[in-house]
Amino acid sequence: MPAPLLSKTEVVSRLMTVIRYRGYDGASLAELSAATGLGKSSLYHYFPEGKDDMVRAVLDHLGVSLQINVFDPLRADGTPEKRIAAMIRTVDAFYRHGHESCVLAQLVLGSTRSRFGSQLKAIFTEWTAAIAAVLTDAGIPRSAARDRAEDAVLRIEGALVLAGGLGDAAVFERTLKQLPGALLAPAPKPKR
Amino acid sequence: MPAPLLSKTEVVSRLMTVIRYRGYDGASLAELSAATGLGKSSLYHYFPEGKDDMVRAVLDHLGVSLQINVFDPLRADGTPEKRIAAMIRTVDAFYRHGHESCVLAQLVLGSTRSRFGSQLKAIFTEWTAAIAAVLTDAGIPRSAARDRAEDAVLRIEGALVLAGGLGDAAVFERTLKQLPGALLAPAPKPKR
DNA sequence: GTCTATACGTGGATAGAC
DNA sequence: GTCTATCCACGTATAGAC
Repeated sequence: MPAPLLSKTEVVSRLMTVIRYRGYDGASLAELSAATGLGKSSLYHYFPEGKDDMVRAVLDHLGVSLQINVFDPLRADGTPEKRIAAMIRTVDAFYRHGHESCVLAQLVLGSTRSRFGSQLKAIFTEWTAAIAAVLTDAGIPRSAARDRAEDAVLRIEGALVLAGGLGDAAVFERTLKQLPGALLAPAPKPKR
Repeated sequence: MPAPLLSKTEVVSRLMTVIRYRGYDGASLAELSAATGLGKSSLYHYFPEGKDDMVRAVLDHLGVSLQINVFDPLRADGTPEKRIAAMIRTVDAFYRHGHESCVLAQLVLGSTRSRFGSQLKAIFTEWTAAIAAVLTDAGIPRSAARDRAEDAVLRIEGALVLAGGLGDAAVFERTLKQLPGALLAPAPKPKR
């Protein structure tokens, strides 16, 4: 096949699917090759440093994708309620209602963390910051907003773990459902 | 060395350290051998089916260890507040204040889930059940107790992910700190 | 840019001596 | 039970033709 069959972003997206499921060490060149339809040599053509480059590309791609689909909408116009509801819809779809696990968590846990730490940190930082920004718009004090934003992200990640562990995706759905209320609850605490 | 240098539980504990850090596929026989001080053949003597047996042993060991140190104390005597505080102390120590990641999460994410699913499910099920039992003792309705128990476990797991992702163990500490209040908050909701 | 072929190490796993 | 030696498959990575 002379012309590339898949666009680069499509290739990266398929790499993500394999890596998310198999992890860094479990993802073999053979499987990556099969998933993308590219021969091993072609993969090395696009990703000269092998799997490391592939993971970096996956995280780059995920980063911009989240920026466009999650972080920017969180900062856009609309009531805080609507902006948060939009994030939750996107997240729900992205993780296939709790059936799909998270490539970020997969890479964070274990020895790959050190290799891709800066990209992982950037994504989590921007995510929490974007949520916190909505909450301050909603009148929640800056410090409480940060804490609640972290709590929301960590609940999403944890819900994916527990849903997987229990084999019950409903855990994820329940968690998403209670996020808006938890994030936008009225007073953090009357400072008595 | 004729007599075994390490007890079986010590061996299993070291296997867990490697597997938690490297994951199933990342943990090579060579590394497992080095970590335990046992040659590959000795490992196969104890674990005839190789890494699968080792992981099963790790999960077995973790299961009874949690039973003794976490689940049973949750069901023991004492006020709900004290029992929950005890769990949190144990969890805090076990995960080295957020610096250590979770072997359960490591195995749940990705393709190893299917292989060890029943053991993983058992552990998560017992954990949530034990917490829910405390909450019903505290007068919280059964259904709310279950939901809150799941929420607590998922927050612990998620906090480990986010703490790792942000490189900030304080996220984990903050999460643990707010758990007692979240679990034992007075009325779930006046059923108006 | 893509392929086939291949190199070379390391992986998991076993045999058999002690 | 432990070791050394070894087997073979598969891993990553490269060479070179098309």
